Amino acid sequence: MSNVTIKLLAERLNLSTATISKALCDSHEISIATKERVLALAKELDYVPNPYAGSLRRNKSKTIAVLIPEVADSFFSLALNGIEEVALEKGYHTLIYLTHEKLEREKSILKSLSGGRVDGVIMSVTVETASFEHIKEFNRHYPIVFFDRVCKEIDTAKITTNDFECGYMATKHLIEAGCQKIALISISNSLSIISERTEGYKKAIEEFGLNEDCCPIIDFPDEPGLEYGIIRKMMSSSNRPDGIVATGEKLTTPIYLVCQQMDINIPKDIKVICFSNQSSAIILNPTLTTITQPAFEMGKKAASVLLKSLKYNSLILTEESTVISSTLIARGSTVC
Amino acid sequence: MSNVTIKLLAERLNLSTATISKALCDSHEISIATKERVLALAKELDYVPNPYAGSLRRNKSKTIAVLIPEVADSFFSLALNGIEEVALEKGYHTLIYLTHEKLEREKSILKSLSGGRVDGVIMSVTVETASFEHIKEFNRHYPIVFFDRVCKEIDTAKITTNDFECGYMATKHLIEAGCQKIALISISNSLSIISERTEGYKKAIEEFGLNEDCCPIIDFPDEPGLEYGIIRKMMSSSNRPDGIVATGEKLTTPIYLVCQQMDINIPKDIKVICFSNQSSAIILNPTLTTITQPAFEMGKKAASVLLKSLKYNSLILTEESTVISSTLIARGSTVC
DNA sequence: ATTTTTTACTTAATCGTTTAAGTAAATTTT
DNA sequence: AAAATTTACTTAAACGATTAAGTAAAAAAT
Repeated sequence: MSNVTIKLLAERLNLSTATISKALCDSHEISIATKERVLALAKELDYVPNPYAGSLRRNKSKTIAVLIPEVADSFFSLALNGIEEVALEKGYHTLIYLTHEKLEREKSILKSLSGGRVDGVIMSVTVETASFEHIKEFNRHYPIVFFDRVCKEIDTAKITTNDFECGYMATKHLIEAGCQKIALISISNSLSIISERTEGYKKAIEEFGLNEDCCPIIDFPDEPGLEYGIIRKMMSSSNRPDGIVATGEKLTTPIYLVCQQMDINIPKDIKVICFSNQSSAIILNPTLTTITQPAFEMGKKAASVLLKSLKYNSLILTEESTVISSTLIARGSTVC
Repeated sequence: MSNVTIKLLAERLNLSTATISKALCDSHEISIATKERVLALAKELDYVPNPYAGSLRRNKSKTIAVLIPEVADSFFSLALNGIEEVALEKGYHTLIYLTHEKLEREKSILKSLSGGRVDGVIMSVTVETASFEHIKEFNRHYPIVFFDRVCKEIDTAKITTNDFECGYMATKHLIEAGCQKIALISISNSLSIISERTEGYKKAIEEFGLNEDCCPIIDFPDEPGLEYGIIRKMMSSSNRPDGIVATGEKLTTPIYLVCQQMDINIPKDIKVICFSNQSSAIILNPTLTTITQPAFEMGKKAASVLLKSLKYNSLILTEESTVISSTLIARGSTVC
């Protein structure tokens, strides 16, 4: 802690602490001469207000929390970047919590925040978040803005991308590239975004009249490391798909590696499109066709919405929900 | 804010707030019966202490700050992951601040923290951080642990990797793979880590008797976007290098792309080794030989050191400095 | 010249904790 | 049985800010 307090300034200037406090926030009750003296001394002594004293008194912490599954992920790190940018600009501080996809962690973090540590929360739920009571309870006292992985059941602002449409677009893109047997693979089927993408995929499959039996939907179990086996199995099946929609960036590596190992040529033997924000997409071989989410913008928007609601003390902000479109960037993995 | 306070519990139980407070921290001054009553009611009403009241009183925030240049970077996001893991485990909260390589931002963030918002800081300086007075000043009041990009001039714990050795190793690796004209390219030459790596590179060049005139050291200017031109120029020079040591992961993409565009084969025409933690290294074509830093471990170690010092209230922790070795992983970009 | 208003402050309460110091009753020691 | 100690509390101050309410002096209005 810095030991320069309002009290010290008051003593030095023979004024009351109230005068100092008011002078510092430029109150009209204080004479210009006094304000100048106060400001000068404050500057000289490098006075920085104790944030917690203020927070306690005002019941406002000027702090928000970001709850995300992980940060070593292009999407989430870009989103965090956007959030931090807006927060810093508006004078807010950003606490970061990683849930590592664990519901228990999500619960205990929210619990620990509920004593007033933050003014609001921006979050993306875990794959395990199937019940929402803990979030609802928290939301009774604090504003929440969801981004990407939302809770439909909770009535608040949600910043998402057009997942359904993108599932459709991705699949359509493969179909137009000549695929007939398109597999969809996901890291989880419990997430809202994944089911949206899956629905879009199904719509395209149906609309273009593909044989659904040849279009498997594969969800990975929670334990990591099993991806390879599952993908390898899929690739060795008698009815191997000729197209893959991968709904998460984590899937790129196993798909590329298995294809390499099994000598399956992308895009000749199988075309791949991946929901991914990885900047390396353009230097993979072949370059990867992606659905790129507006991660940074989503983060910025989520923070803007939350901070605006805090500014005006308005709790309800469902109408602030925004859908920002992702972009399909066609590259070598779907174009022969 | 939650409206359940110690005062409320006290009223409900006809006890003083002091008794409640002591009961909650299991003080020996309170009878077991009373403790049980307090705990039961606290649980029933979902009491969560106001963190700021406690912080104010104890002058401890149980909060640390992480200052990093950016988060959308494999190294820093992995390090943050490690920091958050340790912090959460020890009951600390983690504020995240991105400097975006701007010295001014670093200064103003540290200033804003100096009122007692955090108990300590973990940081990696910006490329612009050539003067250290602001950090030194901050460090007079709060403990700092540096990781990766350290300030040699400041006497505190520094968690680094063996950059010098790795610069040497990387260069030696290229030489052993047959390279004679090795370029070193960096995003900046002002950082301690880069100069370490550069020194290691120089040592290898000298030790193996390469012609120094054919081994250019190239620093990129601050403005992004110029990398391509510089790399392209280097590649078109009459004396094109046959090996590249790239000291940052941001350099992979321009190098690969320029080689592709200019039809220069990696590794046949030029071999590339990159300081990088990108998980996509193994699916690039060719797969990328990397010096992989122990980012997660460095983050964990930095947090451990800081939190330990906070626990024992010990300010000086220079001896806690740790060097964790990076790993050279030879892949396709240096092996024909 | 008196009253009213404005200016420029101060006093004291408050936010929700923690904790040093005090205290009455119960228990133990002598 | 008196003195000393222990138990189980309470009172009140403190952390560093903010702010409602109070006040004396100066300025303005009547």
